[in-house]
Amino acid sequence: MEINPLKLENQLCFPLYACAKEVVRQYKPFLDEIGLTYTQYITMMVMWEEKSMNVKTLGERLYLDSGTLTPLLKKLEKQGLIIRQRSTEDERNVIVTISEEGENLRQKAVEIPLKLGSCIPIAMEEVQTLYVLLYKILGSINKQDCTDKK
Amino acid sequence: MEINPLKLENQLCFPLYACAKEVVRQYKPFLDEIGLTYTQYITMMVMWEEKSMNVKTLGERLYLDSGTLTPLLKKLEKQGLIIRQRSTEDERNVIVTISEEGENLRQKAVEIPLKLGSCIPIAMEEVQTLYVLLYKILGSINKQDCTDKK
DNA sequence: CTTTTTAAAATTGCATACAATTTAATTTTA
DNA sequence: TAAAATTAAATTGTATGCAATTTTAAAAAG
Repeated sequence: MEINPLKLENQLCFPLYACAKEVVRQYKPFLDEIGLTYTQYITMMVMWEEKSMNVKTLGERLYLDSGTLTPLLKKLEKQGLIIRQRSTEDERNVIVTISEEGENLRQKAVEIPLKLGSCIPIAMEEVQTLYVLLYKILGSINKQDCTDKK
Repeated sequence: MEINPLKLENQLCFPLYACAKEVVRQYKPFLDEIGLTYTQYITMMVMWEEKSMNVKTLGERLYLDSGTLTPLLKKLEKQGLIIRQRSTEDERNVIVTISEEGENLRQKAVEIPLKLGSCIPIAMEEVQTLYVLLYKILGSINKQDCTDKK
């Protein structure tokens, strides 16, 4: 009984990739109502919690770089949800701060996680298991570059 | 003890989204060696297995639509890895067939899953658990549109 | 104190993703 | 059978993602 190492469904990566895409897609109708994309939504989630932080730190939290964040933050600023300003202490840093309007949006967003939960019929303990495993993988990646492994 | 429903780390979706992104990123150095992107790689994986199929079926397998696949398949065709041709039976269908060169590429790709495995330090049984849960979610999504849930 | 190095954003270029629309072909209906 | 509905790809437009480069500022080295 030979196992095909290149069969799509034998890879862990593929269900991860597909599942993430499909779950994110479930958010769309709800996010449309508040005028955010998914990436903008997770960015606002950090802003609702932190109120203010620089692009670098925000990127570490979201696993995104400035190439993605810069244009995204400009859009959020144009929508009036955040303010971007150079730090006076260290002018290399751009500080992102949530605006009044951004704070207000939180009220409309607060129901979304619950609504999404009902879209994904999975037991709480399974969610917990999944959650722990995903963070385990996330934590172990980036620790080392495995390309130079002999 | 209040739980913040909008805290980034309390969402299942975020670790899923971030983990998928980071794991896919780990493939890059290996895929660079054979000249494929990740999406092209999973497409070739299906082609190596199926040899020939139409765009629609390929899309169902990969959870991708023609908007993504059409340009991607054109690039693979330009690289000589596949052949695209309209079905003579039903001219709405485009049949994608693997080429000789595409078949040959499999030899170079076959080591990739193993190499990746060593980048992700996680026990086999955990992989299995994760795998089952991800497919459970994937299977339950698309069954129903949950927006109209009262 | 000047040069070099490092660091943070921004920019550039390429490759997805996906909703929405269009086009062309096939099926179903009336 | 002719019109209407459905279907498969392709096209269009918008929004990521990310590697690589550039720009500007701060820190470290000599």
